[in-house]
Amino acid sequence: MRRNSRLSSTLHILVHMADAPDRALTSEELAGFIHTNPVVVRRTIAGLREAGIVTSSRGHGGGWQLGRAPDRISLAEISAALGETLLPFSTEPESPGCLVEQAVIAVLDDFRLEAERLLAERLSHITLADLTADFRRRYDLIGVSSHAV
Amino acid sequence: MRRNSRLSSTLHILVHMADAPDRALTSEELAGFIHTNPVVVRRTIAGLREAGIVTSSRGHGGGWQLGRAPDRISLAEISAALGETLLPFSTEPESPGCLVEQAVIAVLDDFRLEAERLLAERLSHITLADLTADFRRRYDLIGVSSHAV
DNA sequence: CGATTCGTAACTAACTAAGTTACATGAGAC
DNA sequence: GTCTCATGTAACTTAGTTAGTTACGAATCG
Repeated sequence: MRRNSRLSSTLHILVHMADAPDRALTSEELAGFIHTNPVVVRRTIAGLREAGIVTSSRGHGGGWQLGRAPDRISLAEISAALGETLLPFSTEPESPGCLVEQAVIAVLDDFRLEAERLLAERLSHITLADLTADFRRRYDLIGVSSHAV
Repeated sequence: MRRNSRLSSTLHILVHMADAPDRALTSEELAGFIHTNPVVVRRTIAGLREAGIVTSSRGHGGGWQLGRAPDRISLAEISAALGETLLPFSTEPESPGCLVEQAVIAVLDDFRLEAERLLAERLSHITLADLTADFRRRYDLIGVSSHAV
């Protein structure tokens, strides 16, 4: 799994899970989809379990399944559950007491707050169901064109 | 200079430059403000020179100055000139041919495009002059409160 | 009980970005 | 003209982050 692709990789995994709602997928299988290691998968989506987006079970027939219907899982929730901000620029003070720095940080923090609100708003309108629908559309297109040829 | 603080550090530097419009500041001085190395400063703001945001001159009395008035320099330009995206999540394909991945990437790229447009729009309304005004307000406040005490 | 699968800690490897050194280039002081 | 100061830039080092890996305990089911 490439760096900075946790969101994209996680969505990939979740669409596969949405596409196989009747059975649990193992970390091993999920890892195969994104060409990585089962442990990396478990570590990456651990936060989604705590958020109720997915459930996991152990032992025979165990693995991962969606915690609720795909149309009730938004990208905003997924992104938040991954625990990484979309806007990773730092505004930590490095020169405590410097008024210039304080002014810069104040303005940037304001901007970040507003930006995160905006982004979350946009992401909350995209659901996992939208992604699976997009996938099925692509799948049908290929099928049709293959048939036509 | 801390990681991911290039935007904040650059703004810090630029406010100092705006505050001393009558002379050029050396990389050495600028580096002092953000506790780093002159070479790091030159490297970081090299892009700003190409964008006309700052000018640099060599030799005696040389150094860095703003390329135009602070109220005509927006944070959007600065951010763009730094050459780093505000939204660094990756959408590079890792499994070419996988339709699930293609659907995920398509949706994320759409989102990114819209998000970048929104963020740039917000940033284009904040100028370096706003930052220096904020700084001066803080400066005056300290002065007043010191006087009061 | 034995096979399977997750949970998690601990370690390794790869990658990124800041920091540093070194030196060439250009510009003004004298 | 040359001395000094300052940028421009390449090359290397160091530090920090994150993915990848190994190992093993815990839970579940046949």
